[in-house]
Amino acid sequence: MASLGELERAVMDLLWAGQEAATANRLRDLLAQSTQAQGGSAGHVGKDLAVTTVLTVLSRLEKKGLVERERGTRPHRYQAVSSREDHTAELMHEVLGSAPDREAVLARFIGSVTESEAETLRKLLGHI
Amino acid sequence: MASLGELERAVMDLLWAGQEAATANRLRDLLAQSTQAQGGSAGHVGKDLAVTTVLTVLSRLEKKGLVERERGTRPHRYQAVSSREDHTAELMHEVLGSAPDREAVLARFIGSVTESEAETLRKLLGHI
DNA sequence: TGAAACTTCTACAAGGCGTAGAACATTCAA
DNA sequence: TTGAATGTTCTACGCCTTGTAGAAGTTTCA
Repeated sequence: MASLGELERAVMDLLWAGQEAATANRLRDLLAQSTQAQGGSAGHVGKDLAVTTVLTVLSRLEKKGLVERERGTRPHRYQAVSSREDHTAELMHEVLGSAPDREAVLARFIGSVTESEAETLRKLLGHI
Repeated sequence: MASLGELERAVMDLLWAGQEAATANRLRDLLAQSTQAQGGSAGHVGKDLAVTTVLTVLSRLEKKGLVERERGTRPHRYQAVSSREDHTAELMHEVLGSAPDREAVLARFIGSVTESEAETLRKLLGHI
């Protein structure tokens, strides 16, 4: 149960972008602003959503273990459980894990990595 | 649109396992046999499915670009478009691709790879 | 204490997936 | 050549996820 919907992903992106915990209202505003801000293929982002919509999504993300909230403060504050990088790396391991022949997969994977990334990998593998 | 359902995955596993193209009927039989054959957590596999069910799944997999069929022969023969390893590696790139900070993700990823895999990666990175 | 702010509950529509019958198409033996 | 057997396509339905939000309940604060 790792895949996210479009809105769920948009919310996670916001939580990952800002380093602080945010309230549902804050996220609602940010989602609305994203319209003119970025010309990027933001998809459905930019809509003026109801706060309850954001809260529902946050609850679902919490159930999925991607988000946690401070229940103490009154406007609950939400934050990502792990960084975007950690989460992505975890996802990659999940994908790889389901393969019987992990090394063969890694071979294909490495085959299509940019040179600078290959360099990064060499360094990382050096001191392990 | 990369994720597969349980039955879809079971079918792909069979197509990836056998090197030859298979008919819907053949796949139906294989899915049925999987019951007692493997004690593994095969999930719902092992059920006696209708052939039309298998055909529907194959059509969907074809639409997703994971399977292709020979329409010439009468019992159409289906086969995976790419190997399981290629497909998995592609999936990994998809996951990685959506990250702004690719190198940071790779760092986390490498951090939790087995030693033998690390060795494999070193070799692979050596001659690029 | 009552209005404002906030959260939870409930719900609905759309789309993906498992599942398969009904109807249409093709093949092959007699 | 024709009809039974085999095969494929169409259509459908129920369940689950996701986007979306109103209604109702809870907390806060002037």
